[in-house]
Amino acid sequence: MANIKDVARAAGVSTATVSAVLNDSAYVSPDLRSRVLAAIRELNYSPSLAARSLKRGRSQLIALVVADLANPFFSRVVWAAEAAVAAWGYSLVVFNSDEKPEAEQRILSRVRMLSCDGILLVPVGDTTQHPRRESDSKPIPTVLFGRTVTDNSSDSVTIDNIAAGRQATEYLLDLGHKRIGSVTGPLHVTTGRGRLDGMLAAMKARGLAPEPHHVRSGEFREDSAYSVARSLLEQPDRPSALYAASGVMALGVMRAIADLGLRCPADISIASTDTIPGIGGLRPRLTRTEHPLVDMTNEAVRLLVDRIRRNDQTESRNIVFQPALVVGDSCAPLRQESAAAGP
Amino acid sequence: MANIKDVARAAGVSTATVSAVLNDSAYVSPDLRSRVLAAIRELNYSPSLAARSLKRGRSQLIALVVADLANPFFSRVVWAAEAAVAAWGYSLVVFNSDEKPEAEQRILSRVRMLSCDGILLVPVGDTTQHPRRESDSKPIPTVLFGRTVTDNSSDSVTIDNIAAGRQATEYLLDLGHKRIGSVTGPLHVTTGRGRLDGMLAAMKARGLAPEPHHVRSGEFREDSAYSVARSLLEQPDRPSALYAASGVMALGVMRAIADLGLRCPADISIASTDTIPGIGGLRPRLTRTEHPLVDMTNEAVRLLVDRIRRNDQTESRNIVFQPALVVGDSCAPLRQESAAAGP
DNA sequence: TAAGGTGAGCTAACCGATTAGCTGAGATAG
DNA sequence: CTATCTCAGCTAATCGGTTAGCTCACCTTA
Repeated sequence: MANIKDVARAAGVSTATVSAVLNDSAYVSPDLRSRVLAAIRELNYSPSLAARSLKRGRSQLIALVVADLANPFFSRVVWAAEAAVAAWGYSLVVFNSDEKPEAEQRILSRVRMLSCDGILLVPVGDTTQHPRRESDSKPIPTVLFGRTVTDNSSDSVTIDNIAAGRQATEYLLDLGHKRIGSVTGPLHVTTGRGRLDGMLAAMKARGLAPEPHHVRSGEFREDSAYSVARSLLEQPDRPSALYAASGVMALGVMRAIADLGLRCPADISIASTDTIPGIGGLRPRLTRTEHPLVDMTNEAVRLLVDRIRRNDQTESRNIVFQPALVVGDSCAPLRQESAAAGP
Repeated sequence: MANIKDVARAAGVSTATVSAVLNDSAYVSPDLRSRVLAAIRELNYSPSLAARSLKRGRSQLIALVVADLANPFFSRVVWAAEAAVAAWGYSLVVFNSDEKPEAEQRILSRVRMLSCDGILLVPVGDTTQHPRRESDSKPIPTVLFGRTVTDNSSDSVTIDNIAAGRQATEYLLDLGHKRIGSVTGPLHVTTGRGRLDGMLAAMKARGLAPEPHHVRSGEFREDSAYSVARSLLEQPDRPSALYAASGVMALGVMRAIADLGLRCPADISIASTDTIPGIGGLRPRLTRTEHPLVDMTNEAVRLLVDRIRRNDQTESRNIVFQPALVVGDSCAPLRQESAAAGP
């Protein structure tokens, strides 16, 4: 593989001149410039980012560390982040901590070795010893995405989880439901906790509260939601509506309903926060709150690149996006209890 | 940030000894070894992969270049590839060519600059000028995934697309369908072409052929499949069954059916190749052929790492996986045409 | 004409690892 | 006692770029 010296020799110039042409970092006469460009093409030369980043101290790499790559929500984050990062001239290195704090630690030290210029982090949860660089040296610029941690000193981009839980629940309440249950995410994660809090707040505002055994939490996974929903619904006094805390959880709840021979929304209504894209042709269509995922990702990358470029240690910025309710047909008005017909 | 010299100084040894401890590349006495390890911990030292890869000529990076990151199928590939690659000690850099040949070229040259050790490539299609390193230097080890290109000299891991199209179509034929249509992918892509060929072969084997205007191709996207399916179904002589060439396309077809006020499978049956995971709770459940995606990805990474390690230029290996039919309830037996009742 | 200024392009140090080759102490053998 | 061998550990070159600082030809200006 040709290197900068080969190019310099072929063009009859110094390596400094080649470098100047490559980076537009100094004036080079048209004659030399074109000789250099010709030599580059001739030798099929491409500069080594390893050498460049060793010297410059930055790698043009951004790490995306996600808590669960199998979750389609985070898959979309990968998609959006790749595009955003590429637009700024960076490349995206993707990691999956799989909701495991130890894995997250391993990944963060790997990210450090790679000397990534920045980190987009969906933290595992509050059990995490946060990416606090133990020692003196200043930490790698980091933006928390989707979730935060309590001792947060990093930038973050999240949604208003409480509003998400509240909006979905209020929709159910407006349909007349009173016995509402919830299949929530893990409560040590802000998205799990916040959405449940929003759900509870919405009920409380109407003087209601869910039966304790109608509120169950599981992992943010389809199979976990399935078994939680199933055991919840197998009890005799099942709720008339359920709030599912995420898109994949809603799918698990749906499968549990189907497997129990129940119908949605006839027997039970479902509202959720988030969904899986593209399933609008299947029935029922979920009623859910949605996140502006692309905007959120773009904003996160913008914050990150901004902090990389001017590494001033300004106060951390925490951007909160609002969810929006999208009505499908997974919810029905509460059926009148037994015979409550007219006169 | 501490470097190897700082560690050497702190431990009172040479950098060569520190390097030997780091890489277990030479015997170091227990005394010195522990002093080195203590210094490393003390200084919170982590070796620079940039320097290491400059010297060693390999970066421990593997590039995953995908034709459409928005497609949930490739999202799952990202998930599986990240895990496989990490298990071999590599990190995964993800790129999206978005089905654009120019973008693919840009990405491949970027991959070269990053001196990635290997490439997992889902090529855009046969329009691509393949990653043929124009010049002398030997090419970066590459494994084609899912799709191949005609002048293929790389390793590849694919499914038997013809079998996939055939199996799904045979299922429809066995249910008595004769007027079968197809919403296929782009025909310059092997997955699009092959699946259609399989569909046609299955029909031909029974002495049938689809109406030409019942076979339409679109992009591997939900919206594209939606509009293709919609215009196909709006014609008066619509088919009684459709084969959809991918998971997202099947979803688009479903949405078209729903929007046209038709019912699946009552009015029209759907079989597809591939699906979206987790939607088993929604109706109808797709009848489809499935790929052993995780096995395929593991195999692809294994091939790639193997070629990286021992860079012998053995013949290229092309591994083909077989699809498997999974029956849902999106297909019904053909209703008897008009009145064909008993005596 | 001499002093000073300008600027294109070059030389060489440097980034932080790895590693070939060297050193020198201690063991072994004759 | 000396020659030889062994091997832990060191020195210094090297990977391929970037860039501070220098050189030197040419242009102004007094």
